[in-house]
Amino acid sequence: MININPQSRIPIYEQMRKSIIELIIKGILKEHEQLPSIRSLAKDLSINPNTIAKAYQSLERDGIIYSTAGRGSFVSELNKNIVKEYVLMDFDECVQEALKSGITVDELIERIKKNNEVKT
Amino acid sequence: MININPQSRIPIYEQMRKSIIELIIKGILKEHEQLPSIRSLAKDLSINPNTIAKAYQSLERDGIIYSTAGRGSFVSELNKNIVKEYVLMDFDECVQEALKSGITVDELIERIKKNNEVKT
Amino acid sequence: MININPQSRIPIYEQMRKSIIELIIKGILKEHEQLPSIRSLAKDLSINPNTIAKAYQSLERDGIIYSTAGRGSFVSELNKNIVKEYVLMDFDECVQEALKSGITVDELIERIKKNNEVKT
Amino acid sequence: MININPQSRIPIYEQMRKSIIELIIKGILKEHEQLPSIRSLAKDLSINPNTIAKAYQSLERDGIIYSTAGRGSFVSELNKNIVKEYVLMDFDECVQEALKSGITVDELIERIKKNNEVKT
DNA sequence: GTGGTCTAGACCACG
DNA sequence: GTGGTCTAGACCACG
Repeated sequence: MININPQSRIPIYEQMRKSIIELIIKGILKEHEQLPSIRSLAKDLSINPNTIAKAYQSLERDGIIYSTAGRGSFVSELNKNIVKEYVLMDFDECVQEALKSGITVDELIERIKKNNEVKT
Repeated sequence: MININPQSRIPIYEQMRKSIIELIIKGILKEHEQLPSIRSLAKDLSINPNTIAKAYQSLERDGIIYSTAGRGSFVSELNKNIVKEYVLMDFDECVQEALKSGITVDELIERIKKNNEVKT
Repeated sequence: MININPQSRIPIYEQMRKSIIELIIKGILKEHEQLPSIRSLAKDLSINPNTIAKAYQSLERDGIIYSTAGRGSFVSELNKNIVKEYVLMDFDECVQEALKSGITVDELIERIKKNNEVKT
Repeated sequence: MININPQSRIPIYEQMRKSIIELIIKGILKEHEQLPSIRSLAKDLSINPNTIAKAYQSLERDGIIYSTAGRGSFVSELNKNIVKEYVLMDFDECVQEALKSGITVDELIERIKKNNEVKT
């Protein structure tokens, strides 16, 4: 479920964060559902536990999950729209960047449609 | 013209690259027009000359500018659409990222329109 | 009566301790009154009995409650001011922390008044 | 300037964070002033660089400082009141805790005054 | 030189 | 068992 590409220039902990947000938005991870423990996930993905912890802590800071020593990590009771907002914040930056370069709204919309056809 | 924010976490050479591409797309920098020399730009922006050189090299690698030893750097004779393509490649990544998270095409289009209203 | 928030990052045994102290200060738990047994409380709150035991032991260590093997745990015959002192010790730390940061006494008093209006 | 007590139960990176905030509120660290580099501070305090980095990153996340690889870490251009707010947020929690326990506003104010006399 | 990421491994408190 | 902190040390990109 959680897909990591260790070759990518995107830090592993960022990839994990995004992957988990994705699972929550899609409803695959539900409210109060327990996430795999840091250690077990570390073993499964052959990634250092500290790296997983970093991803979990980043999600906790944003209120997307909550963790307590002795119990584990769980999905927060969040409106999905709020979680989406985190993804869309990144998207906004890209849009601003493109608009600043003199690319028109229509060109961007066109581009989204193309991307949707060839989804990776 | 070339706007650099030293507080940003985006590398300076990356900001320079984007800024120059922007000027070309908007037609402010025209074909065969000479870019400021590395040294003068370094002085003007109080930025390390190596950083400027890195930005110029990156643009040259992509054929967006060309340099001749002893004469300077110049804007290439490029179709603007090709230059735009470099900006849109970044945009595509953002779109893919959002679609992967289960965000719909309509939500993204909506978002572009909102961004266009509040352009930064 | 005893309120536990499993999502909080404050350890459960700590929350229990505070909750019981609160009940004593408010006079809801009276001197020599029996506390619920560890087992029954564990069942009611679905909390690990060891965690409850830890909270009770902490209170016993401070003389706030006393336990007799086979009979149970009871509220001590304590001056309420002494119990309050335990809460105020925590408060003192916060005050010292704030004063050290160059925040003035007046600012803190102001802040207390605001907090009192919007009590959580 | 930055005081760390390795014995304390408060994590080192938290102590550092508080210490730096304190220096900013007091005006000892000024806007855009450069903080000591992670490595040099690590050597000075004989603390692991990772721990310092954690403190700096926490401050950066809150916009109190900004860091860029290759340049260093600097105090942000922040209204001091906003920085104070971070300290006062902790204070608020303490106040709420005390009020919940049935301690009165007057008792708390009295307490602040006592603390101010015996400042640690 | 600077900060950022990651691993390996230890130790701790909590449940 | 769980997560949180810390050290030691490597490697990377940026300036």
